[in-house]
Amino acid sequence: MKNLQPFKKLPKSFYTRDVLTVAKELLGKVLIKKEEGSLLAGKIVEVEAYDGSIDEAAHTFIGRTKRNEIMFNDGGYFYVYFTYGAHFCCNVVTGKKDHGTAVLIRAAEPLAGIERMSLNRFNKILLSEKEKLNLTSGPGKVCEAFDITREHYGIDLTGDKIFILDRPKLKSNQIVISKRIGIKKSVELPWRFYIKDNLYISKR
DNA sequence: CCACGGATTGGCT
DNA sequence: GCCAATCCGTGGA
Repeated sequence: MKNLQPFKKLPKSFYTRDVLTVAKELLGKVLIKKEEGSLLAGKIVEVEAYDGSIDEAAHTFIGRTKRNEIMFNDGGYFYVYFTYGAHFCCNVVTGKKDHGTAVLIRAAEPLAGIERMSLNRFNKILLSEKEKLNLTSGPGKVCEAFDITREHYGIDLTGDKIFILDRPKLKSNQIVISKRIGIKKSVELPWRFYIKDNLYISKR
């Protein structure tokens, strides 16, 4: 396990900025989930931005509902939703209060708690090389590996249960920009960002 | 109340 | 590459 001690938790002020800025800067940062006796950690390698003010694919485009209300808070909260009758996806709320913006965490690279993640995903510890790369290479997979569910909806990311550690900002030539995946509206927006050549990005 | 479809995944052709 | 699984948020009657 890599030494995560030198890195500090991202502060509130990181999250309350513009959603596209936060999305790009989240690449390379480390998602942490702490439980009793265990710590799960994964480097964020792929994200997508959603902005309900101009983006028809955002859950907040239709206005405030019970499901999306956390996205209208100021930045620094966790938005978890359930989809396709099977999967959870997790987002980082960004911007100022009432903006309705968030960043979807689409893929991560496991750093710590890999046995726990393996059990959560495949109910076993010994994995083939293919299974290792399949641990967290998609938004539903990240949530399954980290055991992130509806109970984590609305968590404050400046708290001690789920948070993100700072890491040096990536050079722009390490970041690939593309259209978002799996949506039917506002498909042309180039709001997907991922780390060039990383093995854990969701292929497609 | 009912119908529709989704910010996905994994299995099969 | 295609498609079923499977729940629930959302909107219309």
